[in-house]
Amino acid sequence: MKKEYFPQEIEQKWQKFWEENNTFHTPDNSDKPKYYALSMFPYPSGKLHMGHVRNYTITDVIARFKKMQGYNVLHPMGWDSFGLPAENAAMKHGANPETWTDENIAYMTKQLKMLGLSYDWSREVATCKPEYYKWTQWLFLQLYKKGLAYKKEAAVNWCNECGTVLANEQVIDGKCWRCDSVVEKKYLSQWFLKITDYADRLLKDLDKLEGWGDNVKTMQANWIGKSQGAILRFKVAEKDMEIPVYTTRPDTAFGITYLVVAPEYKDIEALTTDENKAAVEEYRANARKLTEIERLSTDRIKTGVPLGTHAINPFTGEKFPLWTADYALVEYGTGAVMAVPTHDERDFVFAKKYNLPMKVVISPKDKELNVDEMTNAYTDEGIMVNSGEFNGMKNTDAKKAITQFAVDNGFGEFKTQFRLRDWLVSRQRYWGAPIPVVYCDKCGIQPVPEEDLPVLLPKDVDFSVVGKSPITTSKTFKDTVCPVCGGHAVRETDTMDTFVCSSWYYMRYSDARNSEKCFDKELADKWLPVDQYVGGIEHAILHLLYSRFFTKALYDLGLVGFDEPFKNLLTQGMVLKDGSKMSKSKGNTVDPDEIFKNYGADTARTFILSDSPPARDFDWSDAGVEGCYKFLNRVWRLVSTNQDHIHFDYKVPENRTKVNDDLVRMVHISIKGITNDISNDFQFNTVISKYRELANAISDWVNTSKWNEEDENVFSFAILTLMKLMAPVAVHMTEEVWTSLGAKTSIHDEKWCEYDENLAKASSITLVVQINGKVRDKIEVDESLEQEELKRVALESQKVKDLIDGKQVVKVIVVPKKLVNIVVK
RNA sequence: GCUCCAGUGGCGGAAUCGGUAGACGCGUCGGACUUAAAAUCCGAUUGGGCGAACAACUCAGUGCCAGUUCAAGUCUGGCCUGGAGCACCA
Repeated sequence: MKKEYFPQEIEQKWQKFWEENNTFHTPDNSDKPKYYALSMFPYPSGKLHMGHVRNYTITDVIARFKKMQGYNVLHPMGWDSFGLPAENAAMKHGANPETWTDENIAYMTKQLKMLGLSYDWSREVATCKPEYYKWTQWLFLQLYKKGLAYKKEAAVNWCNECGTVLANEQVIDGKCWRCDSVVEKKYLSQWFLKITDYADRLLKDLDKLEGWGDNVKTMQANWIGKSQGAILRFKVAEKDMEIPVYTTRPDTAFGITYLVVAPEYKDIEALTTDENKAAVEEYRANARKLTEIERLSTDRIKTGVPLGTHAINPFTGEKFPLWTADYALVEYGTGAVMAVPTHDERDFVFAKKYNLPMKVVISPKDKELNVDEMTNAYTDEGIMVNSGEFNGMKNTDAKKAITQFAVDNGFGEFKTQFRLRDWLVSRQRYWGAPIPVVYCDKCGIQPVPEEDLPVLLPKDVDFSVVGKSPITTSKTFKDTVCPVCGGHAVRETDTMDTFVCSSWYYMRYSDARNSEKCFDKELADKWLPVDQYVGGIEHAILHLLYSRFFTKALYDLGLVGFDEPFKNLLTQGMVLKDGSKMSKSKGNTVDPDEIFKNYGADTARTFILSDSPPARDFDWSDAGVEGCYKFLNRVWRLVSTNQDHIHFDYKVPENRTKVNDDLVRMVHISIKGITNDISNDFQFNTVISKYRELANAISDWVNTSKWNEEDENVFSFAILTLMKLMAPVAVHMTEEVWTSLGAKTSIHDEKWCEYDENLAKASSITLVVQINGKVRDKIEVDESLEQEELKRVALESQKVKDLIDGKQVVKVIVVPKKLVNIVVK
């Protein structure tokens, strides 16, 4: 082997070899247990960024480690290739979204290969290909038939910049997740997936996901937002109408002094008297004008107007006024709120402003509340007062009792409410999977028959149109025939949210080339759930929630035999530069191509794993890259200058010199430590440290070596083990070393190293002697010493004798193999 | 406001169970090699005290305040700071 390390040369050579030899092909049939390692597939934006490099390196090391441990590892890659950027590029450069996407995929594929990732490319998928989106459409139809896909008119989020509607999950702080422009509300007829049917299961099954971080689980739980409460129905005094209200505080029902409906409440006009009509209309018009951000701002001053009518409290028979106010949200609960100013902060503020009456119904244990002296609502627990037969109860008990009373008397029921809304999936854009339905004048909405799938995207479109989807400009797409009556029908021109496409791609990998089915159930059940999923925290709700929903729906449809898609989830931190997120606008990006060119992929891989644990943010530093490059060079030289002393048929001698014994011990300690670090939350940063420690130890040893037979055996063992330990990370370098030394097979087909528990322990230990918990002496002792002997050794120490002289030993605590603490007075 | 996570040298970070705080690296400083530079190698590097200096010794130290314990970076309670998510959700 060459004296110096030339990464680029080595890396090209092995990448070509692996490709030609199909090294990373995963057979479906194998005696080995399966392991499915998966990175979140990328959007083909043009070039890899460092976040990708980090993500895919982490998963690749896991996949390679598991393979060496004897698993049949599935490690596929694909493209989340539908989406708006392709369309925008088409408009800007006059290109076709398909061409633009294909070119990007080709370039990024090249980059992935340059990173030395062990993908089974025969399973590659791209969501924009008809052979893939045919099945996205097919799955949509299955959901439709089950009643899980439906169309309805609703107030939806509209992004003017993107020219399309958005799902709730895609609105961040009232702005579009993609372009950051302010989202408006529009009333449109749109397609939804009924994710709310699964709210309870999506929440409950979070408990099953032991391999997920609490942060992601809590985020999902918050998003689903379950609350337990009651529906109470109030009769309107002036009309024959009822207003149902959702409340989590039925215990405060005797304290209601007014009732609020949202400005968009469906019956609001009927509930308004003629005298109040003008004021209410004006208020509603103003509310419509507000942006979502203004409307939802918590520090906005609360406003409202009375409707003029009244409702009756079924518990007390009291009449109280009806108001409309925009702090009531039409989408949540029933769109109407019972107001109890004394025990709800918002109601309190509102009542003060409009001088509405207040009534205390829950009293704290130690004092009495006086309405006139209250400066804010009392929302803690207490004892029921002014509440008829419920007086004296604890309010927590009264919740149930009062609801039960309402149930028994026919004006209420127990109710569980979720914050989660249905998933709006239609998009008024071209570059997505067409929603496979047609509209017949006679037969209404009709699904496209399965045998007619895929509904292909038309090619004859004009991308320069403004204000409507380019797909509507096609002359060939829209008109079709009704599958039921054969008459004229019009195709749906909306396409699906790209998150629909990405909600099942990980299943398709199990059977990626199947042209008869979305995937074979047996194969899907064999490979899934994904054993280790790795990706960014930004998908904590979006992609991960949608995928869980899809999996459960497909489970109910009998298409798969598992109901959670991802067993273990690793959310990797961001890649920062100088403490802030890498971005083009800040100009602090690092181009992976440059790193490959200057240092090689092995350095890039080593560095991106080295400085921080995977879940934490990673600060890119040029000096750090340099350091890893130097390390790989040092290892290379360590091997190349001593290659004559390395033999594959080494035998570690039983009786060794002290120096050799220390090195053998160090190797075992390293195997143990590295294996544990990877197995335990993939702590690759400490793995890299341990490579260095072992390499340093070998280096030091070489300086003292006499190169007799024993030395050569021990050295061979140490070096070859180091190579295997480094193989998942420095994939090219270790392969080159391995074969240069004469190996006939790939290092990536080697078995992971085993360690000897006895040898992974130090032969002697440093006994720490403490007096009153402070370290006073350190004594080298034999590892085998018993507690009594350790105590004796500690007490015989001259330093200890000096320090405890004249004092009384109260107690001696001995921690075997570690420490003795002498307590003195 | 609620929920989750984090806080350790100049920096990134280490420290299975509560048991030697600062592994490993970066940076910095010093040295070797060299005509010189690069590369490489060796050494020092938490702060303070006592030393002319080396060594030795010693005190303090893991965001703050308490507590539990023979012993706390680690456990408990209460805060502070930063990050993330949710939020007029009734």
